[in-house]
Amino acid sequence: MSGESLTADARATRDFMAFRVERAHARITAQATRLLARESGLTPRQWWIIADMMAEQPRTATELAQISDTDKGLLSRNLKSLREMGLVEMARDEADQRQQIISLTEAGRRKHDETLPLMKARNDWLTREVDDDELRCAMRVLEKIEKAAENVTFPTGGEPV
Amino acid sequence: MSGESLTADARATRDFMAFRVERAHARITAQATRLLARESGLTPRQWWIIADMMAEQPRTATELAQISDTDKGLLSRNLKSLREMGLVEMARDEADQRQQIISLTEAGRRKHDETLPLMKARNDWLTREVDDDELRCAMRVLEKIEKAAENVTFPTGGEPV
DNA sequence: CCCCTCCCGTTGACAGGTCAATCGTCTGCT
DNA sequence: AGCAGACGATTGACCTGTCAACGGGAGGGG
Repeated sequence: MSGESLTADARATRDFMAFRVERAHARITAQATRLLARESGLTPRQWWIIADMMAEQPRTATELAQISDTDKGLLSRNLKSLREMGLVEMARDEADQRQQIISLTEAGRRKHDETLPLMKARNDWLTREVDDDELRCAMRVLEKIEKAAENVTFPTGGEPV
Repeated sequence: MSGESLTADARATRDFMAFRVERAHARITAQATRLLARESGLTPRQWWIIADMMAEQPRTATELAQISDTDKGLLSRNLKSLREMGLVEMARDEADQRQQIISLTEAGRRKHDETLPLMKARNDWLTREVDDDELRCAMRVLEKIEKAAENVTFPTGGEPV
């Protein structure tokens, strides 16, 4: 409880997962931003959106928002950019005129095919000194932490945060 | 190279570290924001700044910026808020009038002492299903990835990103 | 002694992200 | 049929973080 032990406590805050994850995130995103800007003119978010459309072929913006874990407002603006770049098409659904059927254009698919190897290479680079066991372990841990961060009831507080 | 295999490729993008880290980061920060806002009126950044000042006792803003890995502009604004809250003091250095000697006030130290247990509890909560070996492993991996993301030369590109 | 350069902290401009309000459309109920 | 409520997408307001420019001060070389 004295000054000494508190300092030691504080020092340990560096080992908080939140700290590590935040720093890793900042560096990773910054690197991806530079790389993608140079090689494809996309932002990381735009790249992920395209990748998710390739992978899951979502029909509507709402579906895509869930899949890509993107705020619907943010997604809307990004889809607008992607449409202006000619990478994405949208068409009103005849059956339900509220929703827009979204799809990649041929150019969009080509862009993805061009940049995927690059992003794969980068991913490999990021983990080049991490062996498979470690990687699996880290993935597992991140998943657990993600889940734990979603909705929490503390022993201390009592109410969800 | 056909449509089939590309889809499979794309599916694997979910396993990119970048994706996992970004999602974990978003959830963790959102939770911390809610928790700290409710319990202490601080933002996560402000909390980390205080924690770093407790741990490392930096003398100047520049030192603190390096330690806490915070942009100096962002730090400047946050220090302003913290000063207005009465948690941080700044005084011109007599020897070098460019720099400001920064320090926590008594209230600042108290705020830290009050919130540290909470943040510790949250950290424990986040990792409650992660055993020690896994945790160490994840920390190691994150560290490697952080380093790899700092400055990169790709086999493909050649130039630093 | 003066000037050129560098450093510190602040500020401005902007991109990216979150949340809430809105507008048009659909659906279920009476 | 008509209306209330829910839903899809867009838009606006706001906040955080990044980068670049600035202004005052320090320091070294001519």
